[in-house]
Amino acid sequence: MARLPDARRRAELLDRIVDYVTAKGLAELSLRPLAEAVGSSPRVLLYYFGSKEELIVEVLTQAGARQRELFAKLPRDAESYRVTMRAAWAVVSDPKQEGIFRLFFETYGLALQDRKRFARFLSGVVENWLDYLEKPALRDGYSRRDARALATVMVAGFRGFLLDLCTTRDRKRIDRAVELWIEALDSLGPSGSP
Amino acid sequence: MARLPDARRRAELLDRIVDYVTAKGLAELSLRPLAEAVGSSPRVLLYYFGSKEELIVEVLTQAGARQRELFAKLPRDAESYRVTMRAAWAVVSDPKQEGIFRLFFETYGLALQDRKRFARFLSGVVENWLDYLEKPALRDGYSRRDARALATVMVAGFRGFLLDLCTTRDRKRIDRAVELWIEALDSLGPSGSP
DNA sequence: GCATACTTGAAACGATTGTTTCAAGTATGC
DNA sequence: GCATACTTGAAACAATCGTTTCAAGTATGC
Repeated sequence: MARLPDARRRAELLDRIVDYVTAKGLAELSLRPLAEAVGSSPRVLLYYFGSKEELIVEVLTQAGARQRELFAKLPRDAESYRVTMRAAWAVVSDPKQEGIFRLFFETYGLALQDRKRFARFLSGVVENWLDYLEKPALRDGYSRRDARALATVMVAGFRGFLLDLCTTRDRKRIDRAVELWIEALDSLGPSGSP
Repeated sequence: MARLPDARRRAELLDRIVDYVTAKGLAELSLRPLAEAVGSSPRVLLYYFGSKEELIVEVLTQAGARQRELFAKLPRDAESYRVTMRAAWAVVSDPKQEGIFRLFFETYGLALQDRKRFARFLSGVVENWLDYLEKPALRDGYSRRDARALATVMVAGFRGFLLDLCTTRDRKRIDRAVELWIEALDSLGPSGSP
């Protein structure tokens, strides 16, 4: 009978492929250099993944999983937003994570120009985080509208800071900015503005 | 004697090319489709611009100029940050400007993965805006460090919000978020945090 | 150990890439 | 109107792309 066709070898390959793409980027990705870098051949990559396009889908899925692992370590339901956000920034601003966010922003940029191809990426890239972040605000008494707006501010801020960090790597300046930003947000209360 | 070799025809071409790239993106740009779209030929594009790479440099320069024109209309030295930032958001969040920011974010993502090729883009993409934005804060009595941090917050916020807007086009939610954000920043004073 | 599948290498395919060659076309200066 | 330079079209170039073909290799089930 048939033995399992894929499984382990495929997973090992995918892991090394994600490393390569994280380092080299998505836009210029080509099968032959990729295959050589991961110790394989174009023929084998297509055998296991079907096509370049399907391979990219798997790479992005895997990269998304790596990104989500980062946040899984965060303390849920801490005493305050201040504490949670500081912890979150400490985690995502770790230089070891730069590659994954570089890939994230590259994918994001490509997705905005080719919405059909990256439809899955785009549909979750904001919405998933809003859902995730508005919940604590709702518990704190914010209206649904303001809870989503507050979540929007947080998503925008983190992404803006990370974009800056990937660009300049000027941790001191950006850390200070994040501190000011958190402090400012802390002044907001569930009553909202006039 | 020689008549001027380039000048007008070249400028007309470049203008149409920028329109095309703004609509179709940079990553998949190819000379033959581009030439057809702007009513020209690959031969002519290379004649006027030398190479695809030089053409892209000019496109990005021109796109950057278009982006800067947007901010030139803003009221300088208004009564308060609140007013200035609201006006700035109104300008950049105009749906007519989406294309230019889509191209901006695509370029940004590509630049992060190919720093050498986009060195000029990267060197200005944060620094120019910090220089521009920290000045008013310095006049308001902020320390140099905090003025730069505050400018960092503003750059990050605007970019995060614009990224969201390009993705979801959910103006109502994001407008509300910008309002909350401006209000929060307004609570900060030149004394800084503890 | 035979048969059956899974796995892989080598090579070629057709398409597309940026760019070059070469020649014809076109407008200008005198 | 001749000469000169700028401009352009058609075609070919070499390189690279994702993918396919075909055959040999390898491990497994019985």
